[in-house]
Amino acid sequence: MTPKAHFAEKLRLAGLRPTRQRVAIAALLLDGRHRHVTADSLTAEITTAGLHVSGGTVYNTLNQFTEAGLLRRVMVHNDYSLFDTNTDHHHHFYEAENDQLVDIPHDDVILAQLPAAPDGHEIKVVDVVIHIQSKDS
Amino acid sequence: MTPKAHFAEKLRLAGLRPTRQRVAIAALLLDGRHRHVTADSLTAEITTAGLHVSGGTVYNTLNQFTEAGLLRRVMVHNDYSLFDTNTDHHHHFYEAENDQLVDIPHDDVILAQLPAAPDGHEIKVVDVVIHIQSKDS
DNA sequence: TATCTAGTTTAAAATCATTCTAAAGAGCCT
DNA sequence: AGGCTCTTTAGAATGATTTTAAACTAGATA
Repeated sequence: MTPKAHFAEKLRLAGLRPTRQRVAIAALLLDGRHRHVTADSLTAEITTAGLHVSGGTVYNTLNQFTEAGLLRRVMVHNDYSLFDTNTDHHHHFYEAENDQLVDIPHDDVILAQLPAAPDGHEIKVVDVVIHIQSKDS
Repeated sequence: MTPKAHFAEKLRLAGLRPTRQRVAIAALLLDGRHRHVTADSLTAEITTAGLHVSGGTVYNTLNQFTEAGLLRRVMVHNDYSLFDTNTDHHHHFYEAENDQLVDIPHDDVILAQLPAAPDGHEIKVVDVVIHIQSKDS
């Protein structure tokens, strides 16, 4: 299977029509590498790859991939959206000083005794962000 | 001590000059009630109280109060900023369907085995947001 | 393969929370 | 009261994201 067909199939399974743009973005983001991207950094990558995808489509695709569970949105500030290509259960360190986000290995945070969700509700995701700062600040 | 003087003192202790606007907002937000506000909802409260504070000042004050530790910013989405009048250590349930944020009682989430902060860094805040949804979605 | 249609992409305009600006106003020290 | 600095103000500016309406395409069908 060609790489292109591989990502097209991945998109189909996620319920997304494999358009040229979506396949190109999937090839960049869903190759198994774990990293954090923004609409801006992704656009830069696309350009570097010698391609062009309109701004609106970059945003749409990021949202659709997230909706489909192919990406995960990480909430650390209100300045712009961050997406994590690692959708496995894991948490983050965030250093506000240089807007730096770092993964915390899966088993390094253990939550004991999670609260019961309110009546009629169920837990979907547990987000843990540990804000850190330089010791001499 | 008049209520006004009480809040003025509170602001002075936080290193903020007690201006008319800041005292008015402190009287609304720092009275001990625990709730979540936005720049918008706060502006509405101010209006309801028969007062007027410019938009810029509402934003500045919210940021300054947060900086001073009188409020806490809660990160749940990128649409607008949410502030919690409860600065004690506690976490949140967030229901995206109706943009509903609910406090989790302090001892209902127990984090065991927190990871060590990266070299030269220290932990400032641990944010836990548990995303929930209706069971029949 | 030609055709059709719903779903997509596009560039550009619109939105909207938040920040910035420059001028007017208000704490607070002497 | 005088003066100096910090604040407030209304309005303009910013910037990420969404929307628009028209052009395009994936995939199904004949």
